[in-house]
Amino acid sequence: MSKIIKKRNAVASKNLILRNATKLFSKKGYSSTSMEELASMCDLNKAMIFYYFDSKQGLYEAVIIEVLDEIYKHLAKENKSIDNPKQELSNFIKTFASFSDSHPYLPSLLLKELSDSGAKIPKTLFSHMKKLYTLFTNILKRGEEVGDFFDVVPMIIYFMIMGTLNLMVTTKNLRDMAHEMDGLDTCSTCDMDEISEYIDKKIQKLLKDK
Amino acid sequence: MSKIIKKRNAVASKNLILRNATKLFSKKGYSSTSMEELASMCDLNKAMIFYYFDSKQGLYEAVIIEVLDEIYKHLAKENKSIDNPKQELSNFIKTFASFSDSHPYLPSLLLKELSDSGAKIPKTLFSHMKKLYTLFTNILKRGEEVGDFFDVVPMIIYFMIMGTLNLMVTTKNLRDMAHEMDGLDTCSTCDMDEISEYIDKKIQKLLKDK
Amino acid sequence: MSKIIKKRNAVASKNLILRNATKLFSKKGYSSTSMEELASMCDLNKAMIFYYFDSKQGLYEAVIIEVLDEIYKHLAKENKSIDNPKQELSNFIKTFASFSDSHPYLPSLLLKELSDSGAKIPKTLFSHMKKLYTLFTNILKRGEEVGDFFDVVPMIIYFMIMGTLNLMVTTKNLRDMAHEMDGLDTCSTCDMDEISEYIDKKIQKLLKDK
Amino acid sequence: MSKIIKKRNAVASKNLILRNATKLFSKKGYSSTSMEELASMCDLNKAMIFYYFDSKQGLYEAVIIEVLDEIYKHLAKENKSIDNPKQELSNFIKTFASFSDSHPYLPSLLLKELSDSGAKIPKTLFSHMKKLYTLFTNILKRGEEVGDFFDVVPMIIYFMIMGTLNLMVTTKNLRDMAHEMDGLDTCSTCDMDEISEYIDKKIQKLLKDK
DNA sequence: CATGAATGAGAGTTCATTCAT
DNA sequence: AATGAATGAACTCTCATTCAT
Repeated sequence: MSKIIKKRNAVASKNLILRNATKLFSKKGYSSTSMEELASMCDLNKAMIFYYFDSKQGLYEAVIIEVLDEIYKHLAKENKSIDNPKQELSNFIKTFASFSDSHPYLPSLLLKELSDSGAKIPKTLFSHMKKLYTLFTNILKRGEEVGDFFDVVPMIIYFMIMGTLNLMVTTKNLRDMAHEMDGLDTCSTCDMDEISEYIDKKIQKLLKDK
Repeated sequence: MSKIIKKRNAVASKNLILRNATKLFSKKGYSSTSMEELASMCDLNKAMIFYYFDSKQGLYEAVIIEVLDEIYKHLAKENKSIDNPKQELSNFIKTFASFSDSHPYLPSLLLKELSDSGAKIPKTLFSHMKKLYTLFTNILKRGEEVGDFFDVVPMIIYFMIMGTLNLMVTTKNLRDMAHEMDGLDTCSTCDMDEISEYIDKKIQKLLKDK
Repeated sequence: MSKIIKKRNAVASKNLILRNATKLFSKKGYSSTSMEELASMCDLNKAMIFYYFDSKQGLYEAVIIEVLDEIYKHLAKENKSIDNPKQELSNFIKTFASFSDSHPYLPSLLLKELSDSGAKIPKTLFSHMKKLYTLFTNILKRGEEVGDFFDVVPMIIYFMIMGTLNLMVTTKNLRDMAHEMDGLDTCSTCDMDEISEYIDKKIQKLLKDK
Repeated sequence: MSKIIKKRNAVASKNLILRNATKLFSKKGYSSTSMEELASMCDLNKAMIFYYFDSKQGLYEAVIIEVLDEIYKHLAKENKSIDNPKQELSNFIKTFASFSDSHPYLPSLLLKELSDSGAKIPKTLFSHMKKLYTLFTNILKRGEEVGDFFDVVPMIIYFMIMGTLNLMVTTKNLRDMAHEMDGLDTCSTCDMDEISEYIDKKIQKLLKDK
């Protein structure tokens, strides 16, 4: 009859919720994610979600912000103190790729948010998104200044990298299946290093000279 | 006491539902789309949706297949009877772009489906997706054969095009906002022709020689 | 295994809900009334309440308005075509009393609404309340004009009648109990006719001459 | 890591809860009053409410009893050592009125309790109610004995006074509004003294001679 | 005495789906 | 082919209450 004693540790519980929420939101999207399911994944009472995050929307924003912060930290860490735009761009792509690989749910969450919500993104969230994009545009700008990159439209290049990586990560299962069933060439045996290597090479190429 | 009963033929009603469902699903996503709202958009009774499509899931699949078919038709029409891979690739990109522009909800619906559902995509749907991808790989294959394209990983190139175009379409509002509010360079004044032109140029470049 | 076939009669169902809601709201007050309980009282699905009335608040307003209308109809019917303020006042009191007696929950509902909600009463509801009060003040006004009533503050007289009758109705059980247990004189054997007779006599007296 | 723990004595905390509970219960009613809100009003932890009062219901009863006691003390103080029923009745009305005016939530709480709970009033509460009523009936009884009052039904007279005063207090806002919006004569400028004066005059009148 | 974390039951509400007509 | 009434399960969220510290 010994009941399992609950942790009664605020930080741990809050983090547990945050972590599982990230998984669920990115796997199922906002509205298909149920607070009931999340709670049972955490082995916590439903009410605790609201105790810590007030509302589903509040939890969602917390998740997105955490994701953006985490990605930003990774990228910023790699890119400081180098003064070589080409190298910095490579780093950006590879860091983002390996991050996506180890957190496969995060990038899809991010891009889903970008396309879905149109104009109703909260301000905090918005400013977090901007930081990431600014980090990227600065690399390109410096690249243009030193004559490494040409004919740059940063927004499009940004989405080229993010969009491609995201799709390669999220379609992994589907690509495997398609390969097995129909012998289609879906890059199903490519690992993340190869993929990011390829993307890097190609992006560098398309930015080079006139 | 005679009730007014709308007399319409089956085909018209079914199509009406399909068209409005496409709009709703792509604007709001699967779970946020309500059959109630759809019915009232069609000026039809809720039950009719189930009469024609059995279930929400069934309707959704019908929508996706129709979308894929429509896109395929557009792309196939443009690309037959030309025997110039570079030109064919340009056509593919531009056709897909202009299609996305005039049906802004469709590509996002497609890509959402790709990343979301993982392995549980129904067979019919799966085969429709394959057709589109095969059309694209054939262009690249011929390009390699005649020495126009080099070092091609079709899956990645495919996603580069689709992912970028899709993100540029779906983030339109957000990019406008970010530009107005913070003066960020988000390509907010670019129109679809410029965007697809740029992508085409860059993709062609990255495929050219070693 | 024969299931009870549901009525599928909109008017009947809606009325059933309205009637039971009136009982519950007046017995338990707004917030203690549960839509779950109401539904099972009606032997209907909870969702039907929202199908017919949109929200708990909507149902509540419908109930109040119906109650006010019903009371108004009773009172207005009795009081037309008489041109004798004293008689009209008697009628008002007795009609309201007998109405309260046969619909014991209604007056308490009304008065609860009056005191509870302070300023947030919806407009429709407000105008219904006014109609009733205006009916009453007109009687007093004519009484003053013809020299039947003196020194009239209509609002206070109005509440004297309504408040007393309401309390006598709603405390019936409690008064019976107090009488049985402690022999207290709580007018527990008085029937409604006697009570309204007494109130009428006393109110007439306090309005008579200087 | 030493947590700040508020040190207060038991009596102070208990009283604080009681006082705020009285306000909340009478403003919002039993079920709309939340223990959460009450706790934060008291700047105390929610659990303390249960530490001191066991349950919400227990707290509620404590509140009601305290209210009854307070009213009783006021009324009893005024009415002893006078031997003039008319004067005593005046005192009763005016004391109760001024008490209602300065504690506008209490009478409504009381009357709500009277009508609501029917037969399930706890014994302690019941006996407190009786004390108040007995005080009143004694005044009337002595009045009859000395030939001041005639044709008295104490229960009805009691409710006439309590009901009217309670409604005048609780409808203050509503009456103001109705006056401003529609110019209705709702006694909206009357202050409590005038009101109780009027009620006293009228009650005295209706008790006088045959 | 006091706290904050945790809980279970239930609240109002929505929604896909079915059924009788 | 079409309707509107009806349902059951799920949803987000609230709340009184308890427990470990």
